[in-house]
Amino acid sequence: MEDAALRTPSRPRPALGKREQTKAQNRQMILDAARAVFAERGFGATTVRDIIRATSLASGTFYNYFKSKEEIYQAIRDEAALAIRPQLREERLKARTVEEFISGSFRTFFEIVTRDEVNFRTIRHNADVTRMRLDTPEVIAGFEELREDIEKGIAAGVFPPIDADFLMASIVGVAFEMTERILRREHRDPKAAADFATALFMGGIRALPHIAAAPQSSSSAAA
Amino acid sequence: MEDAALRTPSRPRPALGKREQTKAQNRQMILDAARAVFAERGFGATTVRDIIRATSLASGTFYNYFKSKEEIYQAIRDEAALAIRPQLREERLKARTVEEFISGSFRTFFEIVTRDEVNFRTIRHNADVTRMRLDTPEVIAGFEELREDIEKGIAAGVFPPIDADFLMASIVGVAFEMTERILRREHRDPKAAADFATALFMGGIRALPHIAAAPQSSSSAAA
DNA sequence: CGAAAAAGTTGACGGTTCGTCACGATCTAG
DNA sequence: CTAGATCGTGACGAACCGTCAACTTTTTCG
Repeated sequence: MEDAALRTPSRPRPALGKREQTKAQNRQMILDAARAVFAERGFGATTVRDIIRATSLASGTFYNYFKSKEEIYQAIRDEAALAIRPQLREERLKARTVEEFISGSFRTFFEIVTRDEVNFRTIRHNADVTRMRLDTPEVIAGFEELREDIEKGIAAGVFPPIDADFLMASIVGVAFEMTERILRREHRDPKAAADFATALFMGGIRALPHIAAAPQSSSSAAA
Repeated sequence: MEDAALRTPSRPRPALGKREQTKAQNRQMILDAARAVFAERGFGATTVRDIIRATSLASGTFYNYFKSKEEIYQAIRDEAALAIRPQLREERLKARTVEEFISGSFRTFFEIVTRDEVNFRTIRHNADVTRMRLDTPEVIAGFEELREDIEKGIAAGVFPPIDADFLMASIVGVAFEMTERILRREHRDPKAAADFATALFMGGIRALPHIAAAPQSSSSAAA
């Protein structure tokens, strides 16, 4: 009895079988390699072979984890989006005014994005394609979430009755495009950028055309 | 004498040699095929072979005209950007007020983009990548042009002294992101969209933080 | 007009990537 | 300890890439 209890003190987590363990390890190894190679060569120039060559695994193994380089790229992007989304959500939820809603979102976003630039920088540095943006499902889900929160704000009377879809698009567009500019500057100032964006939208929202009756019901069953 | 003059009435433009003629024809044939194939399969899934297979030419000929599929895609995008840029420029130049500057730009942009959607729709419909935006040099030149016009407006005292780089980025971001939304709707209304964007920026610009001294001199020798 | 030169097209070629699959190694269950 | 399940391995056929020598068509020029 005692022996049995004492025999596994060095490995206090027998929860995972060895199988699952190496599986998680391999997946992580491939993901890390992919991150490095994408950063090195850019998305277009990277091949699946480049990625597995940067690991100790065989070519066939890659396909046990991901279907293609597009899928693994999506996985990487989704990881980043998944990390940032709850923070933005929280910031919006605790906002008591429109100003807090807007400024909190932009400040959080620009700070995160500036902090670990490497994860959020849109892919540049390709030989041919100068610049490129890619929205994965997880990113798009974040957009929808923002739109819903705006709609709730309108329903609650905090926001004026404006086109929530367009406002969401505008916020997203400004956030992404300004990020690009911020990261290009040698002296980065997320707070100043957030102030700019906040002022723009605070002044703008007041002037926005109000919607009379039912708001634009945008498509829900998109492809 | 008369004979010589009369011998070429059916071909009033002997300006181009036969060589140049077929060259232009081939180039156009390849470009048209590329447009069709990109629209059909999306950028990622398209191969150079797919494109030349859609013409009557041999594979090697493609490389006499374009270096890669990236380059021909850029050429197609640049064509579109080159078509839209002068119109936007003209609209801005004839503007006498900030309001005209802003509203003219958005209205023109949304109208063109709505009219021939096919040329401006960001590539969707790829198997893996949900959505993607790609900026070619010509597109980026358009951005810079807009920034310069804003700076001129500030210098002339028409615009308040704000961060021209950020304002340009915001306008671009809103324009592109709203385009995406407009094209998704079944009832497209470029004018309403332009009114929304105009109100947003007209209200916003008034509230924007003013810059004290020298404006942010952003990098000029970017890679 | 005719021949040499220039320009352009062709398709095959070596090198590489793709995604698959039969095989073997390793782990788990009983 | 063994049977079965799971997963890594690397070779394989198909396809694509970009190049290039040979060939055809156009232009130049004596």
